[in-house]
Amino acid sequence: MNRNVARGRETREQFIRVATRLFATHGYDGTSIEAVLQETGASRGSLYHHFPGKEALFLAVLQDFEVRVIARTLDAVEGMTDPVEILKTACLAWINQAGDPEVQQIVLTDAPAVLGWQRFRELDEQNVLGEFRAVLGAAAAEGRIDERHVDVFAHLVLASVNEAAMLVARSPDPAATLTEAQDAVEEFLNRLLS
Amino acid sequence: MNRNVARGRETREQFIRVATRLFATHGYDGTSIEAVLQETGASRGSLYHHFPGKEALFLAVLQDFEVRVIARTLDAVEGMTDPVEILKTACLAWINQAGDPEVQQIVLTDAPAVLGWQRFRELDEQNVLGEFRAVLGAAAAEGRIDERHVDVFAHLVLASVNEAAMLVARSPDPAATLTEAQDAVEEFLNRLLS
DNA sequence: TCGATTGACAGACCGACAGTCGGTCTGAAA
DNA sequence: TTTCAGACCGACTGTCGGTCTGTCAATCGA
Repeated sequence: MNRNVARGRETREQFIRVATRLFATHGYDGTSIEAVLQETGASRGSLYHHFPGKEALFLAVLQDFEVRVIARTLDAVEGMTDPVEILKTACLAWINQAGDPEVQQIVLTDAPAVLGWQRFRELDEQNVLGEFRAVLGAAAAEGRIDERHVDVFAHLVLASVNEAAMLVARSPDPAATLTEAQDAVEEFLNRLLS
Repeated sequence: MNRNVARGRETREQFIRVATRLFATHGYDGTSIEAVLQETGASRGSLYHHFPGKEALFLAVLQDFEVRVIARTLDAVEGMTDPVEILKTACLAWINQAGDPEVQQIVLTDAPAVLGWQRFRELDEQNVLGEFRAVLGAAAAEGRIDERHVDVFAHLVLASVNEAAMLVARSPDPAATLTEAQDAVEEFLNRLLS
């Protein structure tokens, strides 16, 4: 079954590629399964063989994104040791990446509504949020913030940074807004962890 | 046309009442026009006479909520003069109200996805965000924060407070999380505006 | 007073869409 | 060569948002 398996993998990836483009440009609701089939040239049966439904296809696309975003962010903080420095760098890196309209639409706009806030946050939990908590925990150990606030602060920082990213992406002048937002977020984190 | 107009208004309000309950419990996608018709006992023609479409019905429901939320928040800050005090009180009042699951589902989860982030923020712009900016502007005038950061900070605070509200609402122990979140948000705002 | 007009409402109908299902094809293994 | 698992096919179904052609009662103008 070597040849067949390879064919299946290729088809599945093709679905994800095409769906990514369509979801990004037309949104989840604005993208019909029909359109995905037409662009891939595959059949309905093929798609539903690989994915249980439209939502599962979206989830696959989303996870694809998260993998890439996390990899790039890890690159940015490589070699750093100071928790606050790490947090600041990671946040700025994330804002930069969120400038990508595809990330905007899929990760920040559609994902919470399609999956529901809870499941969406559980995905983050395993990745970004967990890291944030670790870094803030380290900051608390250094006496920079109160131990009791670590958990909530992690959420607040995450939400703030996402908001900054949206702000940049939807700005009429993204470049200008980017530096503005980065300045503000840096100041914001400085005050939070002073 | 006095009698007819009154009947129309009553019907319209009935639609909004029923739609509010259904949107809140089953979400936007999970609520069919058919279900709204069945619960109201009205006809499709009637609904589409009063609203151009499902999205417009949702918008009407949303605006209904915003009016109530703003009124309650204004009550909470009545008589206050210190901008920082106002901001803190308003934020805590909002978190309290966002504990309401109806507010959660409609205002925080569905609204951004249904209307799109841009339009959603434009609604806020006229209300909450504008107030935040005013208060932060006052804080800047007092030298508490940099004038340049007022705009971005307003967004970050708004996003943070919304996140705190979600955190409370989705918590397995909302009462405990509420005090925890309020403590953290207060500290958060203190640091931001110190 | 009575036809004209207007706005509220009715419900049959349409097209699009997500998802299902019985069947076919391919290629690896026995 | 036969067998079989898994990839793939496409007609079909149920649901849903939205449209369209009316009907009816309330008001207005002559």
